[in-house]
Amino acid sequence: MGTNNPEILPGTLDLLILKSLQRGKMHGYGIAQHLKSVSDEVLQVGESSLYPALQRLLLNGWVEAEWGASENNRRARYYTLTAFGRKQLQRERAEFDRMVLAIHKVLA
Amino acid sequence: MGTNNPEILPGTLDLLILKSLQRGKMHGYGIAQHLKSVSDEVLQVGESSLYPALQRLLLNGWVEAEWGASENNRRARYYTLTAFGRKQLQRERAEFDRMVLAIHKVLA
DNA sequence: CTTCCTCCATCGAAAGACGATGGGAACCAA
DNA sequence: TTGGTTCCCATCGTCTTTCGATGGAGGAAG
Repeated sequence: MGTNNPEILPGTLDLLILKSLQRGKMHGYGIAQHLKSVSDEVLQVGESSLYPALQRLLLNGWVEAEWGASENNRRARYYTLTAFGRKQLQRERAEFDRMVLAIHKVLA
Repeated sequence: MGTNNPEILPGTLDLLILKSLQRGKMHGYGIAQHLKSVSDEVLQVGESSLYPALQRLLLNGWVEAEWGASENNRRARYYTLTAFGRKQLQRERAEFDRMVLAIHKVLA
C-alpha cells in the first residue's frame, strides 16, 4: 500500500548501465553489484529491471553481448559498449544534466 | 521512431508541482507556465501529464482545490498545499537529492 | 465573425520499473 | 551426499506514469 519508494530514478537506468560499461565488459549481475556499491547502497536495481533494460540496449545497438565464464567460473553473459553506445551515453548524460539543472531552478 | 525525449524527468512531476504550490495558490495552467519559465523553457509539462498528476495529489490529500476566477477573469481551479502536502514536499525533495547524489557517484 | 489564447479535462497507447517466480551451476558445510 | 547459499540467467504480469490526440467553453482581439 501507499508508500512508493522506487529504488532508482525512473528514466535513468539506461544511463547508469551505459556508464558502468564504460569501465569495461561486465555481466548483468556485476552491473547491479557495481551500481549498488558505488552508490553506497542507494541504487538497488533488481534483476527484473536490469535484464529488460539490457535487452533494450542490445536492440538499440548500444551494447553487444557474448557468453563467457565469470571470475568464479560460472556461465555469464558479458556486455560491451559499442561506438553507438558511447554516443548514446554522452547524449543521455547531457540530457540528464539538463533536466537536473532545470529542476534545481524550480527547487531553488 | 526512436528518439525519446521526455519533456520532464519521469518521477519528478509531483515534486515540481508541490514546490510550485509552495509559493501560493495556483491553477493548473499557471503551474505549467511557471515551470516552463522558471526552467528556461526546459520543463514543458503538457496538460495531459499535469491534470492526472493534480488528481493524484488531490487523492493523496497533498493539495486542496477550489474554483475561482483567474486574473483574466476566466473560470479556474485553484490548488493549495495542505499540511500533508508540505510534509510530502520535504520527503520528495530529500529523496530526489538522495537519488541525484547517488547517480553522480556513478557518473563521476 | 473568426481566430487566438486561456483554462478545463479525458482517453488510449506506450514505456518503464518491480515483485514473484523459475532454473542451473558452483561452492561449502554437516 | 545432502542441503543451503551465492552467483547468474531470464520472463511474466501488474502497476504507475507520461504523453499525443482530442474536445470544450469563454474572453480578447482583429
